Amino acid sequence: MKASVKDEIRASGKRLTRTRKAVVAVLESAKYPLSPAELYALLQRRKVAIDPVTIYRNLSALKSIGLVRQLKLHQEDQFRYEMKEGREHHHHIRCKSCGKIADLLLCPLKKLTAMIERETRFVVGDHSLEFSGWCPRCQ
Amino acid sequence: MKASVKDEIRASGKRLTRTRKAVVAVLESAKYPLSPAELYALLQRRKVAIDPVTIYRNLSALKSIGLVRQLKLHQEDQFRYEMKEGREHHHHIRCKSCGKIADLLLCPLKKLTAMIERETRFVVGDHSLEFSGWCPRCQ
DNA sequence: CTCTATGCAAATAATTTGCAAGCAC
DNA sequence: GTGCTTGCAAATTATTTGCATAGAG
Repeated sequence: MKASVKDEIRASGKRLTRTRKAVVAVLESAKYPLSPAELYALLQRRKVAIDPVTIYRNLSALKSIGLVRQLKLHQEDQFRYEMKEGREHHHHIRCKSCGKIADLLLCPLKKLTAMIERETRFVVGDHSLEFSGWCPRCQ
Repeated sequence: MKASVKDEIRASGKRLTRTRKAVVAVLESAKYPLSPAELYALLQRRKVAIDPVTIYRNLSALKSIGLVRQLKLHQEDQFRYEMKEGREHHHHIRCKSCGKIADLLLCPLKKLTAMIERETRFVVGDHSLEFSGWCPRCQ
């Protein structure tokens, strides 16, 4: 668990508990955004005793501090979470066959915001962009 | 309810029932994609006796025929449905404050697919793109 | 009359909440 | 010690399934 993360948790007034450290450690080592259920499975594998409810509460706490990003992938019925830590704004693509998730490096939408604001008269705050398809193995 | 829709339902072997016609009628008159719960409320208002379960089953049937599109908006925890009927591929923006949903006219991503396929080696099948922000009234 | 569709009850699945006990600081 | 955290049970919300009956073609 990175020192900067430790500091931010302390600075927020939240506590550095056994379970919270474990949740952060797993998120930090993940290569793609994890669902609460996946987190639970990975924690079990690491022999960390934790209740699923505690995972939800820790994710919610970490999200409220701004350490973690919550996202919902294309047509999935669950949330996923990833550390914000050093990661730029980005999007994902998910394999329809095996579920593999990969990052996209670029976000093509920055230039688009002005156009959408003109078109809809909304003020754009946020966007989600997720692709699905077939990964190299499943093609 | 449009005649073409009626024909497609019949052609699929599904039956034109009282509830199914009502569900289609409400979807056709909707200005934005509806959730099952919203559909239920609108049907109540029209004095249509229907069980929520029947709404789910009709939406699923209509989706399987290809008459209806199922989508999930940015960070929402429920599905929404809209008639495909004559509608081109498009996306939505949703107000963070009042929940208002508006259509976007364009899809900026067609040109992007090739780039993403090169980058990730996935074959892109589908994408979702949803914006959220603040609508004119809520600004 | 046959087979799909519906209503009601009950099952799932993801997530949230209440409360008493545990632990960080 | 004080108050944030946790675990366990139970509630919620969205959605699905089983089954007997109703209704479309």
